[in-house]
Amino acid sequence: MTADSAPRTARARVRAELTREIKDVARRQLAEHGSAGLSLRAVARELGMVSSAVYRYFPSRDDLLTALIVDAYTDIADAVDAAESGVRRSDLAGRWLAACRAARRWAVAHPHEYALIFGSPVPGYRAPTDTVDPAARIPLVLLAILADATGGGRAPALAHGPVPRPLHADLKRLRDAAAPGLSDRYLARALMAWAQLVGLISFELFGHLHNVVTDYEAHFDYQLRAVGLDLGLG
Amino acid sequence: MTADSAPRTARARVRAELTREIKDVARRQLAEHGSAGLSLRAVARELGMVSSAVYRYFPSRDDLLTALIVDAYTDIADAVDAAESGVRRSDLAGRWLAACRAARRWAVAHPHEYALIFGSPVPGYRAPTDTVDPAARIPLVLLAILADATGGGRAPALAHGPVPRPLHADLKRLRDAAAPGLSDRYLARALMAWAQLVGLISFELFGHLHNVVTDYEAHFDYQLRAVGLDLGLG
DNA sequence: GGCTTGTCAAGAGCACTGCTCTCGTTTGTT
DNA sequence: AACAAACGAGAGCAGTGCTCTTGACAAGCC
Repeated sequence: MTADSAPRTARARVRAELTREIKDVARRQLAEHGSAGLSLRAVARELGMVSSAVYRYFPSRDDLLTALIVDAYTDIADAVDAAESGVRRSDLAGRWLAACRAARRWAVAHPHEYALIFGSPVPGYRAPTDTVDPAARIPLVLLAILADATGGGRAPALAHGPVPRPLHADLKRLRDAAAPGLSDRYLARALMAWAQLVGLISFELFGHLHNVVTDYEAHFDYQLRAVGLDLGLG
Repeated sequence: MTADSAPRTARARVRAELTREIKDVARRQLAEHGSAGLSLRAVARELGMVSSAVYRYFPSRDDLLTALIVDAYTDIADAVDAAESGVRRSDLAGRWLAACRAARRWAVAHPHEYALIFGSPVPGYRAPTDTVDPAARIPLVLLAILADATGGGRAPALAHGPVPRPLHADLKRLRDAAAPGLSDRYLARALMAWAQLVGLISFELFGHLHNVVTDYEAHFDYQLRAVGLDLGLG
């Protein structure tokens, strides 16, 4: 629905093309100067047109940013999908590690885009409908791995206690929507694992481990492997 | 060194006072419009002076932001310190929970300031010397609790394997600087716990658990309690 | 006392931003 | 061919960070 696969008229085609070009230039500017340095006028200048013309394609600067956000979510989710689906289905620990590593690799390669989606929210708030679907893709991949891991009723032993009552409804909703069959306790542990993954990447990219960890890749691998063990994978 | 305790001349005193006033107004604007909406001219306007005058106190907008960042680090660390030190020393799980809860409470009360220090880095990069010391305070408090927990040689059993070689030097440096006596494995687990704490708060504040978790406080408590158990506290 | 020196607020100005509006032109449809 | 929608260009508004100059004031030295 976002990208018309077959634009009928010539106008529609050149419009789709120019929309793509604007986003490409904007993405490049984003990578160079960060989200604050993204200037609609500079994008227009680089494309050889006048600033007001860009407003025919994106009604505001924030809309351009939102489009880049959606693209970033889709891009990182594609990378995770591709990496995870290349691993033998029965190798649960391998799938988990592949997915997490792909997420980190993409983040390291696109730090500003990562900051856009997992850092501080920039403008007021996101347009929910556009972003939630692509944003949910990575957690869904991870949950699928965990569902496979507990498929035969072999739920791993978790050290921590039962979840408190206020969380029951939330976890039930999550289970019904995305991960049928997973226990409350295990689902909560999965939620924490998702936060661990993002927290670890953010720490690295935002410099919170500066002068503490030097070999980020080894650190990431070790920690995420431990999380996988905790979740009962391999 | 930042705040002269006794400014000698009258000029120095009124300067210190005005510096404080500028930061206060800036902090208020930050809380209202976010870091992108912090305008030096607006701050000057609210203080009834002209924009160029502010530059006598802060050489650039980013310097004002950096000052706010240092203040935020100090502020949240003070909150954590106060909460943790109010708990009986032998109640390790209580100290852990109190520290973590204080961090979350401060973050929820000052979301924009939290985003400033734990979200995406805004300008180019931080002035390291000014920020690293206040930034390290919270992890140091947490490490102190963990050092007390393993004081009697009673290191808890950790499920995951030994740390790989590339991390040995990093962990040794960390141990020598901040936590003598903690094993590599335990220290690595502590690092992960620190990332978990920040990851959990960031997920809540940045809306990544929207429509998933509703009772954030219960969720936070449960997860952090589990982390404490994992670390061998109570 | 007077005089120099440094600090300060004010103002004008530069280059830039997001965004709006109008004005012709081009394009696709009827 | 006629019409309406879409489009690019340009001018313009209000706002921004930041620089430079000017004049007022206070602190320290003779």
